[in-house]
Amino acid sequence: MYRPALPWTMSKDTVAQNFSSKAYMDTLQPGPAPSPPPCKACRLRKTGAFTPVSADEMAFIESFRTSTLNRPAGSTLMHEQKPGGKLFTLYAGWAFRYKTLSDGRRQILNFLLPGDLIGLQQEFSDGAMHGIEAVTDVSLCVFPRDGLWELFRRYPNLGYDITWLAAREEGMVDDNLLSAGRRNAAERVAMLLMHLYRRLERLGLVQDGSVEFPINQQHIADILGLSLVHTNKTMRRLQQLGLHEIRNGRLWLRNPKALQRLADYYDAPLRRAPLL
Amino acid sequence: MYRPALPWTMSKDTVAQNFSSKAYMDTLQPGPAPSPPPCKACRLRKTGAFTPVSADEMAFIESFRTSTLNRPAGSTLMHEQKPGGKLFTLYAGWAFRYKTLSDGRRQILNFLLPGDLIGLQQEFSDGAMHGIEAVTDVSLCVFPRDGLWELFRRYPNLGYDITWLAAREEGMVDDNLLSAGRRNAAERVAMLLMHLYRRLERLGLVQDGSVEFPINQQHIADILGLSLVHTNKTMRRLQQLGLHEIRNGRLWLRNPKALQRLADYYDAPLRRAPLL
DNA sequence: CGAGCCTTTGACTTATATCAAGCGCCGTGG
DNA sequence: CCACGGCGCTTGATATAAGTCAAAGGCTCG
Repeated sequence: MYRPALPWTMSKDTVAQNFSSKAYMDTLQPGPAPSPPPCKACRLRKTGAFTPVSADEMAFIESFRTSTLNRPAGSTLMHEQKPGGKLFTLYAGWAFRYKTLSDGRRQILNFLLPGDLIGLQQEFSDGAMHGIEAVTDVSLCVFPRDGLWELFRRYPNLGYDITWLAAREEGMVDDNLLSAGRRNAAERVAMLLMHLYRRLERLGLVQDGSVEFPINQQHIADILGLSLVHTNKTMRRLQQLGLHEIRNGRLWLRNPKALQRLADYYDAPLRRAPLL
Repeated sequence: MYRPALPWTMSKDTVAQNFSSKAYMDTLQPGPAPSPPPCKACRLRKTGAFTPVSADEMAFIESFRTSTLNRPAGSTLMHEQKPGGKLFTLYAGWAFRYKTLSDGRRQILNFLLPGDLIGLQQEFSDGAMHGIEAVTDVSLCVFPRDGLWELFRRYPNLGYDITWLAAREEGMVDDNLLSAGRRNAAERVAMLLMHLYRRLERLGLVQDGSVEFPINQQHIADILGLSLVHTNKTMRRLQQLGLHEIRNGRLWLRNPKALQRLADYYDAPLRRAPLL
C-alpha cells in the first residue's frame, strides 16, 4: 500500500512524533489500539467540543455503529464515481473530500477532522459525486447507510443533529468558495491556516502553541485552487514575514492578528457540534 | 425601492414578458395574484419535480407556514451579518446566496430557484454568515425558525427531507468550488449555463427551447469568481462560436453537447426533490 | 547507496484583472 | 415629446497575478 512520505522537512529525532493515526491517538490516549472504543468511552466526547447526548441516544448510536475500521494514509475512503458506500464518523486522523475533472485537475472541497461525519451527501445528492481520501492513517466508526431513516424516525434529535452537521459542512465549503473565487493567493493561505488552526483548537489539539499539520503543499494548492509552485512561493513569503511557521509537521501561528487581517476573517466562536 | 433595469438588450415589444414574479407565474397560472396559494393547490407540486407528500404532511406544512411574502427584485431577503431571520421556501422568482469581503469583493455561492429552501444554514452554522438577495421579484412561503425542531419530532420524513435539501445545496456549492478553483473562464461559463438550464428544465420552465434568464453579467462574474470584463469577453466568444445565445432575457443552449464537453460536465438524472 | 517524495527557486508564459471609453436601451422629468 | 441619466453590455490597451517549465537539494525509506 502506498504510504506517502511525511511532509516538510523532518529531522530524524522527531520522526517518532509523526502524525499517523496511532501516534496521534497516543497523545491523548496511550495504548496500542488505534480503534475507536465503545461510544461511552469515546475520547472525542471528553473534549467538550461536542454536544452531550442522553444515555438513550448514546445506546442507540452504539447499536447503530456496525463496526470500526482503520485505513492507512493515502487510501480512498469513498470513490468519486461509485455511489453507495458507507456512512462514517472520522474518529482519528485527517481526510478530505475532493472532486476531479477528467483531465486530472483536482479540487479539494474541505478537510475532515475527528468528529466529522463522512458520506452523508452520497445518500442524497443528485449524482454530484465526490471522493474521500485519507491524509493520515485514520480510524472510523461505520454506520449502515440504510439505517439513516430509522434514525430520523426513532431519534428526531439525532436527525436534527445530522442536518446541523450537513449545514455546517456547507458553511465550510461556502468559505472555501469565497476564497477560491475572490481572495488572492496570500489571503487564501492565511484563511486556510486560521481556519484549520481554529478547528483543531476546538478539538483540544493545540500543544505548546502548535498543532499537527499533516498535509503537504499539494493538498494546500488543491484546496486553495492554486498551482503547487505558486502555493510554495506564497507560503514561503508569509513564513518569512513571520506570520506562521510550519516545521516538523506542525503549524504555529506566529502572528494570528496579521493572518486574520490578511484573510479578512472574522471568527464567531465555534459552537459545540453534534457527534454521531 | 431600487429596481434594477432588465438585463441584456430587450426590445420594447418584449418588455411585457419580463421576469418579474408576476409575469413568471402568469405563464403557468393566469391571474393577478403573485402570492402562493394554499399548499394543496401549489403550482410547484404539479410540475412533477417534487416528491409527493401524504395528506397528513401536507396539512402540517400548511399549518407550519405562517405567511406568504412578496419582495421586489434587488431586495435583501437575509442580511449577511444579522443572524435570525426566517425560514423560506422560494415559490417564484430567482435569488442568490452570497458572501462579501470587507472591501466589497462579492462571491455568489449559488442561485436559488423555485422550490428551494432558504435560510436553513442561519439556524446552524458557526457564525459563517451569508446574505440572500432577490434577483427578480420573488414570492415566498414563510416558516417559523423555531418550529423546525417540532417538525423533526412530529414528521421525521420531513426532517429527512430537509437534510436532503441541505445535502443537495452543498453539492451545488461543491460543483461551484470545483469551477472556481480548477476550471478556466470558458469552462466555468459552460458549466454554469448547463447547470442552470438543467435545473430550470426540471421545473418545467423550458419554453420553445429556451429558459428565462434574469441574471446579468455581474451576477455571472460574481458566481464564477471572474471579473466583469473577462466574463463578458468569454461569454461573447462562446456565443459567437454558437454554443449558446442570450437575448431578451432568455437563454438558449445552441450546442449543449459542446457546452457539456467544454465544462467536463456529466449529468446524472436529476431526482425529484422534497418541497416544504 | 539509490529512488522517490516533497520542497524550493529562477526564468518565462499566460490567463485574468484593471483601466478607460463608448454605445444602446429604458425610464424619468422637464 | 424630447433630452438626459443610469444601467448593462462591449471593446481595446495595458498591467499583474498566477501558471508552467525546469532543475536541484534534502530526507526517508528500502
